[in-house]
Amino acid sequence: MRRGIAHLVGREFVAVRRTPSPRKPILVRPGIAAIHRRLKGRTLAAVERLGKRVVLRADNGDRLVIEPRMTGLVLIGQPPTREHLRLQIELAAFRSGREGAATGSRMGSDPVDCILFWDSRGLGVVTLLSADEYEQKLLRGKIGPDAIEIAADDFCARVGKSRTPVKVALLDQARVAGIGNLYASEMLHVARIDPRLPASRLSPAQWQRLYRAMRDVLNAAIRFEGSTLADGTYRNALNEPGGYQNHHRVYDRAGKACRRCRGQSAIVRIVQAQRSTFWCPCCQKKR
DNA sequence: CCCCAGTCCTGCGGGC
DNA sequence: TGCCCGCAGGACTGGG
Repeated sequence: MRRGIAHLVGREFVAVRRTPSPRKPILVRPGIAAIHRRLKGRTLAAVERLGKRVVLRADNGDRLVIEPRMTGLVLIGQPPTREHLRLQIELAAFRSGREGAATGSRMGSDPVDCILFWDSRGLGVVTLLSADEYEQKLLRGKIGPDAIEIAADDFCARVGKSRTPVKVALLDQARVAGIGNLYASEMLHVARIDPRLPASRLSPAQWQRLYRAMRDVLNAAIRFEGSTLADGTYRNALNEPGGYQNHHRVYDRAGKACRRCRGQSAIVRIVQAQRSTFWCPCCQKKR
């Protein structure tokens, strides 16, 4: 999602508005009018990612934090349906000062590009934070270091402090940010670790394998533009499906043969912290 | 510190 | 075919 809108850096915010969805509006803080007022006229200085969030940074340090949760999409171009289009972020179509002066000032209606937020379930949240609030509320405490940035020893220290099952600890965004339910199962299978094992009981060799697997799985998933499951919801910014679902080893494969041990064991589904975990009892041993 | 159930929503696939 | 139920890439809250 982030990569798909990164080229819009340098554009000027023209408007931020809700779209006429017949559904209950998504949560927007501190309110759509305040967001519009504070962003209008500012320039998009960077498109960042923090864990699972897409962050639009304005030139004064304000950050519009988009949290897609289960079904939210950050799009340019056409949304899948009109019905679940929730937010429209309008950007001047030309960089101000340069070609904008020459071609952009057609009278009446200047052309505009949009970043759209579409969300079928409507669980997504969009928040505008000042530079200070971003620092305090997100970077300190609530959100841990990003899974792809974190150093091996920090990862081990933060996740390994927990006595909860390692699969559940990996989902805790305050320990390490960016691992979702699907990828937690996948990386534990790559690392050959039993998801039920308390995080505090992993051996040094297991930490080494898990750290490596975390990076490998997430980098591959990003390279393949994410996992589009059977319901087809996940899309990149151009509304194209991802390809990583074709590489899943365990997720949503309950009862099917494990691809690693060639079906000595079938993939099993269990529930941990009210979420599905998929794993291979043959390949993922306690030590 | 950890676990669990419930909550916010909509859409779907499976079973009957 | 149609209807009901369970489940879903997430995160938060309150109670034990």
